[in-house]
Amino acid sequence: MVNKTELDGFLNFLQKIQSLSPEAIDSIVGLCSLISIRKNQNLQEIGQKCRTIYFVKEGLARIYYLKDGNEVTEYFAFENDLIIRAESLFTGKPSKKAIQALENTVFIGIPSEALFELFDTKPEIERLFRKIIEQAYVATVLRMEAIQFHAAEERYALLFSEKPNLIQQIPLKHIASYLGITQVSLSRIRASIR
Amino acid sequence: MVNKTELDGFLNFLQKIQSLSPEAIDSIVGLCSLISIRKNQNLQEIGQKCRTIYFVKEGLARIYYLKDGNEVTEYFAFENDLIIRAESLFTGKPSKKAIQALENTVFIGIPSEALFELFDTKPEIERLFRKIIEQAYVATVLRMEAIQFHAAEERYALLFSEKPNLIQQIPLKHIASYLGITQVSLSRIRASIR
DNA sequence: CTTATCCTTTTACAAATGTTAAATAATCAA
DNA sequence: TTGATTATTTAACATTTGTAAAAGGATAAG
Repeated sequence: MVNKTELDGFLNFLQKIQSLSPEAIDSIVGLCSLISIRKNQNLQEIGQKCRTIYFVKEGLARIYYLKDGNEVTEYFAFENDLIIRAESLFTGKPSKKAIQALENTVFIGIPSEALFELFDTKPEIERLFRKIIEQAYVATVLRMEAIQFHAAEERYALLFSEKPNLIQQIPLKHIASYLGITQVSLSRIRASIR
Repeated sequence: MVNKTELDGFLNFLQKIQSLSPEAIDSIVGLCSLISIRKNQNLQEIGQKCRTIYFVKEGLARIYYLKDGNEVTEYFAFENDLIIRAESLFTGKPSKKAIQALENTVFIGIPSEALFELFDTKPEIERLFRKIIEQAYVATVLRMEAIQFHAAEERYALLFSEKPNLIQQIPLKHIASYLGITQVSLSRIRASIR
């Protein structure tokens, strides 16, 4: 059983999206567990079915997959971000993606099946989750626009303005694949900006 | 009031996602209206707030927006597809995108505010909608992968294998912008395949 | 049928990005 | 600290994609 104060940041995150009754909070708290992963270790491996919803309590993580033997970073999760492999969680298929800690990281994990069962008795939790998905969906649509219609240099500038710390914290090769370009190309862009 | 038999295709579409009670169906039916739009006319203009969820009953439509004065196609909706401008519907901001009929098209429209009010009394409708968003989210994540990590030629081949009719029905310039390339580039790809 | 318009392809050239390999720079572990 | 490993940049060249303009086709209206 996790100490409730350990979950403060997570519960605040949820309450900002949808206010919850004490009973709803308790039933969510009852499902939470803490998982610590050391830097560069995987929380979840490629090929596993995704049955857990994660939240980054402390640290930094990414979702990546392999394309022609190369790692491709799909998503960075910072402190107080959710990290969900939607293509597996919502389809039941094994995920082609892994979750890796980029620093020593503490995750909060919620088993999805148990969470989804709460939907039947507590509509406010289903509503919370619906809103979470809506937000994630909108973010993905906007990211798709950025990838499709901004040149690589614009995308780098945009990422840099949104997350200036990223460049210090994360190997550039991960950022390159996140931007959909090679590391060589990213180096050129960085050189041309200076 | 729309004749219920007019909505058969739509109601089937919904029931496949989440089975609904007769009362839930009736309350959805009560919100539906039919809108006919002639080929090349817009159902919704750029700059309008999106307050309606649409379904293509007959015909063909797209979502597009302007990038540096050029039209960029974000999404094609075929018969029995939903067409939703999520970035506006879920944020309340004016949409940067328009919905255009590519053939003479009949849409079913549902005002989103009235639909969302049904969520309070009919959790099964909220559940239906949650699942719809989940599916749309997964589709968008997969499309993002395709755009980011497949070369243009692969993306064309993939689209062609999924939607062989598209190439006959839709001007190639729309397909080019949907694939994130210029029309000249698409012509080259088509020539190299032959 | 003829003209006008729009769609698609082609050409020539420019710019961006990828590939491979080598050279530096930074980091980690013994 | 030293050596080994990893990360980043640079260089040279190939490939892809973009841009602008022209040409050829298809389509629709008069």
